[in-house]
Amino acid sequence: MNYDALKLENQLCFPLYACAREIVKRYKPFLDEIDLTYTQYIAMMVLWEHRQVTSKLLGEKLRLDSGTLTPVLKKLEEKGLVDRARDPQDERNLVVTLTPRGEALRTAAARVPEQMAACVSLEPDEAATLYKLLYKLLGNN
Amino acid sequence: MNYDALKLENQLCFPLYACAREIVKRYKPFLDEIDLTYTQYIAMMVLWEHRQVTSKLLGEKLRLDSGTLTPVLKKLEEKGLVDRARDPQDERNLVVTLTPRGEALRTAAARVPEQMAACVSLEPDEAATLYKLLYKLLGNN
DNA sequence: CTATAATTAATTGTGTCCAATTTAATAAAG
DNA sequence: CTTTATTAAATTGGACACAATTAATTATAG
Repeated sequence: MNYDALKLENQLCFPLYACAREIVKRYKPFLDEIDLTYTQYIAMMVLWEHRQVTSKLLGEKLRLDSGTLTPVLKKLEEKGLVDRARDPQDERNLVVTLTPRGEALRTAAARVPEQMAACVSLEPDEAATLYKLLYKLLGNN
Repeated sequence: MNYDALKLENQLCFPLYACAREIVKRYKPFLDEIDLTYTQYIAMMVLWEHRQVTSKLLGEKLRLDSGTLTPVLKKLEEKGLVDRARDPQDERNLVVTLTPRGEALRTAAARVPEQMAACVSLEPDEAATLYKLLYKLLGNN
């Protein structure tokens, strides 16, 4: 019996898994400067863009469920970066809103993508191809 | 000030991060059948190929440190799939060896890559490109 | 040979992730 | 209007992932 398909080097999943962790690791020194974890950072990204979102919408954008999101949002609230409140129109919904302090962090955060760009050794066209392939993989969920 | 670089949709890191989690999630039903988590599965892959490795080498291959690996290997030992023992030549090293039961699992595991292939909607050439780009990204660590 | 350095696992603490369940609120059906 | 179904967050439990520290062993320098 041929077990080649079971070799680590023949997996597509493994470099994907390793790469994702590697990139998060490369973000860490830059994110440390603004005291955010990677998960907190991508949550803040959505808030910087929209200022206010429901937990449900945030979860859809980040592809994370409440089990992950709830503690992250509580942490961001603790840091004074967001407010958490129920929607009076529908109390099932949690509305997350950027605070002035959260908004203020945006300027410092803007330097992160610049710094990261220097860390990724892909040509622009390679990055574009990678981006497209990843979204194609994600697409059919 | 232009904050476009801070938008989630303009990140390369995010689809990478989301994709990695998505793929692990798609593995789950197949891995459940052989009672392995994803991390346990990739550790077993190395063992199926080499039968015996040090914890250090395994960590290098999987890009995981002892903080992650130690509990995973203890779990695999609990399940009777591997043995854990110190190297008599150098007691700092932990030698992990496949048990007959671990070896026996290989046949069942061989079906996992087949089943997964059907789950990934990329053309062979696209998968090859993705593979190459991911390893290029990983390369310069 | 002995003190110091280096190497390897294990441990500790924090923060995800996710499946499954629970709780609360709203919607829909009868 | 009330019972049932649906929806959304929170909670719980298990398993990573990693930085930092500790402990044990081996190597090296003087």
